[in-house]
Amino acid sequence: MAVEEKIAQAIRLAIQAASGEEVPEETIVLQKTRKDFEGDVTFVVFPFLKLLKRSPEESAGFLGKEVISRVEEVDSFNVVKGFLNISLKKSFWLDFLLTQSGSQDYGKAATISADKPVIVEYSSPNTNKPLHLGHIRNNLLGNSVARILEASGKQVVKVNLVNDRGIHICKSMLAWIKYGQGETPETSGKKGDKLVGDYYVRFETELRKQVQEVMNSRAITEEEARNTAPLMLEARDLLRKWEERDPEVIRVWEIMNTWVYRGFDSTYTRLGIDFDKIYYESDTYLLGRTIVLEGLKEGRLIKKADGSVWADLSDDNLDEKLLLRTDGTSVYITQDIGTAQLRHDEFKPEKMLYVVGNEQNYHFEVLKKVLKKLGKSWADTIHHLSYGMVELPDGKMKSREGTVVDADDLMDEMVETARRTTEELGKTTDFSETYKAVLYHTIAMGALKYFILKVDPRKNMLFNPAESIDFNGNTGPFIQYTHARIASMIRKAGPERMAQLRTDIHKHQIHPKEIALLKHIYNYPGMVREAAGELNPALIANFTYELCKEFNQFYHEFPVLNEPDRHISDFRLQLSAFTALCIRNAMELLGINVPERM
RNA sequence: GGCCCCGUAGUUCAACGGAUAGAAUGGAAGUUUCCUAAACUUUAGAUACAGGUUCGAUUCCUGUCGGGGCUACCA
Repeated sequence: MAVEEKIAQAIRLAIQAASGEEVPEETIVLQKTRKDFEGDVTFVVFPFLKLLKRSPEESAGFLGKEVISRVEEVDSFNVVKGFLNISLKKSFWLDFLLTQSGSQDYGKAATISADKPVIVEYSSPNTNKPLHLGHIRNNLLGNSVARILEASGKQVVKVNLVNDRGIHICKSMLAWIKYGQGETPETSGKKGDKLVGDYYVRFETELRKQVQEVMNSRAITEEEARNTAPLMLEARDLLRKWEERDPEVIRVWEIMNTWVYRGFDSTYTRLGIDFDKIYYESDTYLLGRTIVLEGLKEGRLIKKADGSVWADLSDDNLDEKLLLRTDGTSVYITQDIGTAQLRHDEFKPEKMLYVVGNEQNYHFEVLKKVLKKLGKSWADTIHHLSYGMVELPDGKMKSREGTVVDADDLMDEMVETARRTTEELGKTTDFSETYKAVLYHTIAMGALKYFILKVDPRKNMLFNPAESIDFNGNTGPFIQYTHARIASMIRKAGPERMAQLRTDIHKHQIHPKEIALLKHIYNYPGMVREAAGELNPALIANFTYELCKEFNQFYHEFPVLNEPDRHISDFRLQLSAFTALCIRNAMELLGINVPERM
C-alpha cells in the first residue's frame, strides 16, 4: 500500500473512532503540500469539523498524532489553521531513490491490460488540404494521448481515417482535369499534397468567377448561383461517376491520392507520429449507407417525399439530421456511422476516442444520438476528445481564406531557428554534421511539440506567426537542455562509476532541496495516471517543466561531481540520473526526444 | 434567434471548492576563476462586471458585458 493510502486510512479510522460515524473512503482526500509550507502531504480538516466536534486546529492536531502513531513512514506534522501538513521520514525518500531509480520503465504501468482496447482516432486529414497548424495540434494530441494511455496500461490502437471521397475531392479533381495540363509533383517540383491543394483552391477561384458572372446578369442569390454554376454541376456529375466507379474517374482519383499520401507521409514522419491502421472513407461510406437503409426498413429513420433519408432527433431536443441526399449519396455523418460500426465489429473496443476539433461538438453529439436511434448498444463507447482551435492574432485559421500556417513551412522555420540559436550560443564546434542535423530537428520538434502540448487541450490557443516559438523559459528546449546537462555529468562520471554508486542512507544528511526533487519524481506515476484519466498531455508537460526547474535550482546550488565527499557525490549523481530518467520518460509521452548533448 | 465553449499580470499559459492566485515572456537589477548561462537570483505587475450558494469561490449557480464556435442535401 502506498503511504498516501496508509495515511488516508489512518485519518479515516481516527475520524470514525472519534465520531462513531461511518466515513466513506472517497471523502478522505489528500493533496500535495503547497510549496510555501513545510510538509509532504496535506489533509484539509474543515469538512470534518462537525464530526470531530473540535476547532480546526484541535482537529488537525488530533489527526496528526493519530497518523504519526499509525503510519511508520510519517515523521512529523504541523498545523496551519485547518490544514494538517504531514512530513515523511528522510529514510522514506532515500529508500524511494534506492529502490526505484534503477528501473528504466519508471512511471510506466507494469502490465498492459488484456482487456478490450482503446481506439484513438486522430489526424483524419482531408486529401484536398495540406496539413496546417490545426492538424499539428490534432496529430500531436492524438499521438500523445495514445502514448499516455499505453503508459497507464491500456491497450491502444491508433487509427487514422482519411477523408478521400466526397464532393470536395471531386472539386480538386475537376480543376486538375480542366486546367492541370498533366501537371504532376515531378513536373512541378511541388509536394503532392500541396499540388492537389492548389487545384482545390483553383476550383474555388474559378467557381467564384462563374458565380459573379451569373449574379451580374440575373437577380439570384449567391447560394443559388453557386448551386447552378456549370463548374458545380460538373463536380456533382463527377461525384456521381465516382460513386458508379467510372474507370477513368477512378484512375485520376487514384493518381491524385497517391500524390497526397506521399506528401502526408513525409509530414507525419517529420512530426514523428504514426498509426496502427488507416481507414479510407471510400472503403467505409457504403457500409454507412447500408446501415442507414436498414434503419429505414426497420422504421427507425424517416424518408421524405423527395427521397432523402433523415433521423428525427426531436426527442433529444435536436433537429432532424440528413443521412442520405435526395440523389441517394452519402453525407459526412453517413460514413462516420459506417466507420464506427466497422471499428466496433473489428475491435469490440472499451472506448472509441475521436480526436477532433471542438467545432464538431454538435456533429459528435448527433452521431451518438443517431447510433442510438439505430439501436447500436455500443454508441456510448464513442468519446469525442474535443480540442480547442489554434487561433492567429487576427482570428481563426481558414483554409479558404488562405490564413493558414502550413505544417511543413512551420517545421522548416523551427529547424532553422534551432540551428541559428544553437550556433549563436557557440555550442556546435565539436558536433559532427550528422549529429547537428539530428540535434536541430530534435530541438525544433521539442520546441514545437511542447508549445502545443503544454496548453490544456480543451482550450483554444493562440499562435503568433510574427514571433517565433520560444527556446527559453517554459519551453521544450529548456527541458531538453536540463536533460543534456545531466547526461553530460553522467558521461563525465563514466559507466563504471555509474554502475556502482554508493549511496548510503545512514551517512547522508539529505537536504530539503534534494527531498523536494525526489518528491517531485515520486509524484510522476500518479501524474501519468491523472493525465490518462483526463486525456490531458498538458499535465505531463507542466509536471516536467516543474521538475526541470527544481533540478536546475538544485544543480545551481549543490556540487555533484565536484562534491568532495564521495557518498554525497554518489547520492547526488544518482538523484540526477533519476531526474534525467524521469524527464526522458515524461517527454517520451509527449513524443519529444531529449538529446545527450546540446 | 437557438445551442455550446471561453474571459486570470502588457503578452502567452497554470491553479481536484482550500492556505499568501503560480510560471514564462517582456520591463528593472544582479550571478561565469565552480559539473553546459538554452541556466540561476531579486523586483514590479492579474481573477471582465454584479449578485447568490459555502466555514472558504478564479473554480459552482444566475444575470450583464466581451470573444469564439456550431446551427449545410460542405467535410
